Amino acid sequence: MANLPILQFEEKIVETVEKNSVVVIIGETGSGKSTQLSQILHRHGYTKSGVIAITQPRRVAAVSVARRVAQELDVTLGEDVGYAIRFEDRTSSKTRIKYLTDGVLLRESLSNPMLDDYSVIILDEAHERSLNTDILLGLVKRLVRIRASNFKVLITSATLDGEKVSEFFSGCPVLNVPGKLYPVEILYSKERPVSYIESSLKVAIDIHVREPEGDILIFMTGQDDIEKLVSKLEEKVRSLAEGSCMDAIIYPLHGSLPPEMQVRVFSPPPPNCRRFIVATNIAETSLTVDGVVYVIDSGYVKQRQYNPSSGMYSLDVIQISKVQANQRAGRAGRTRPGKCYRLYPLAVYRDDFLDATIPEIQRTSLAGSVLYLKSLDLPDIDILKFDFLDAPSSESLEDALKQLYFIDAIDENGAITRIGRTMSELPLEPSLSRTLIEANENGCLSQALTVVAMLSAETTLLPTRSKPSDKKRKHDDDSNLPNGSGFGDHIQLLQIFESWDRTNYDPTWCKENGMQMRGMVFVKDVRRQLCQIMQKISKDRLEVGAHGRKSSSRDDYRKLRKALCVGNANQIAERMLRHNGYRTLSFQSQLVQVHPSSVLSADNDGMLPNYVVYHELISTTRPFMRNVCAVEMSWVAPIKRKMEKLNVRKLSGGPAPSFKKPEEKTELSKNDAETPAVSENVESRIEAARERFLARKGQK
DNA sequence: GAGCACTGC
Repeated sequence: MANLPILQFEEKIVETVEKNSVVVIIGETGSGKSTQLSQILHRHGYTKSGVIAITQPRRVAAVSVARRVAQELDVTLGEDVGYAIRFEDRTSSKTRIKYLTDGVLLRESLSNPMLDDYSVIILDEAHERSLNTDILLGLVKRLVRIRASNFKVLITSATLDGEKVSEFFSGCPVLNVPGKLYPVEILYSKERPVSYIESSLKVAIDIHVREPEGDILIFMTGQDDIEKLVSKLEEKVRSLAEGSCMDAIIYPLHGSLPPEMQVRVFSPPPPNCRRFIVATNIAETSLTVDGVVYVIDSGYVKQRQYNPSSGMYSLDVIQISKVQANQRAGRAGRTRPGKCYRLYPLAVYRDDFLDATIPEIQRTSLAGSVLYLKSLDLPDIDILKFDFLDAPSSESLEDALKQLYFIDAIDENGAITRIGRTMSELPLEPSLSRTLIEANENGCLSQALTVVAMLSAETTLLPTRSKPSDKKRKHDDDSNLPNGSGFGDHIQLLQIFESWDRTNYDPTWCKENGMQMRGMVFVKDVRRQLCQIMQKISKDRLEVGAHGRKSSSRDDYRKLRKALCVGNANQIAERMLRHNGYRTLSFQSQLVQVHPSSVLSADNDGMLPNYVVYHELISTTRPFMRNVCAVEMSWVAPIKRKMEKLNVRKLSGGPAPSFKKPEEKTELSKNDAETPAVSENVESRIEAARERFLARKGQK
């Protein structure tokens, strides 16, 4: 601890914090900023007037850093030093130093907007620019203005452009603290490889044969490429003459790997053995592998982006930024001097790569964040002019307002409604919180709680990619899982949880049915949390117990589908007349299809329901609706009428010159106009699919 | 008839 670089700057830091409300601290990896900054300020009396809060973008980081600081101060974790993450608050009235995720701090600021328990707020890892950190940056900027001058804010980051943040905070001082990284030699390719899998393979084997010991970390974009490269590496390593070089062991590393497979990279390798770790960007920030000396960087990353005009997400392979490239290279210099092989030329890095990764706030739907900001009732802050470090596009904000309007969270003037206020209490995306509120009025809250919890855990729920022998969750005739009774995926998710619930949460049930235990337990936790919040909100006692209940009835399903229709008013699609393609009602009307993994069933003529709601639009090989539920026309009609009356200009609080498209209204009200142009190709493909479906049905 | 970068309240 004594040799951490940051401690040499202790006096300088304290002196600067004393004189300024906001200080930016740029500290490279290994500087000790996450563990030492709080202790330095504690030593100099900053915990006398309040608690020091340090935010982290990730739960594991909040817990592990808190644990280390408690150790260094020789106190019991949860007393003087504690942490707070979702589902787990390990703090007490004694706590002076509190580590928490930035999401938890945002929740706290809902009930205590001044955050006046805190004498100091440290926003750590701000360079990652998570959505929550970006919103906190705007909020603390305001707090600095309105709270007493002894309130201090520190923004710390590894590579963040210090000048930009300093400018954002009216020219506050920037301190640089050196890190403890060893030098990393950067080697560039002469040109972009045709296949970066082949190219990585060649470079990795070259290193293995020629270079001294040290592990190799290879950055790929996704599971598919990782698996391909792993098997090629295994083959190649086997073919090397025995005794010609040291042994090798090859690990894949990505998010959908079960935890026990992920932690293998933390156990030390056998002696005289080199490890190859083939990873996604999970190894860029979330997981740090010791012993890496060589990094191979493909220069690509897979990133999810949101298109506010179509409401559609896509998962694209894109070029990384300079910041990311340097973060990857830094992974080679943690234990001793290393080398980074970039599979792209210097000119590409210099001229083509963006300086920094596009912040999340510019890549995601903002409905939740805008509702959050509206619920804070900041009299001096106009949402559309909220002070963001990097502002989202006006199109994106406009989209968020429209979404909130259709689900009654804001009125036609853009003011938050009673429903919107209740929604903001719930840690859910707006469509789901709206569904819960409707279900509460509707008499199907228990079912809705389950579905909403299942949906918010969906990605952790799915079984690891099915091998041909594995049972698939959906559309498999021999699967034991319920099928949604024809109504679609939401009902199936409800039935799945109810089945597990009836076994008294038996782990073997999960295994037998191909569900991930970890994901199902998370659903249970989310459900319990939502239950408590709903109990608090409602005055009446709620019927929300799931355990020991009989299965839901068709009548329950009907109520639930109706609540889903209200909550997903933005996400309704209408089937085309002659085939099973759908067009979306809100957003620019577009042709989409039900995702093939859906359990939604067709009628005897092979036709799907006339109206469905969907949880998400995702463009992969084609635009798909994922998680689809059948709804009825009479439920959709009032929503359609509401859409026709939409006036975007009013929503955003009067004429706003930044909005370029006030004509949006006419565009949206054309719902009853002719079907949008569809290329013949798509039409005929859908027609062919329907014929195949009918043929299969006839065979049975 | 297709597909899952990574977080988080």
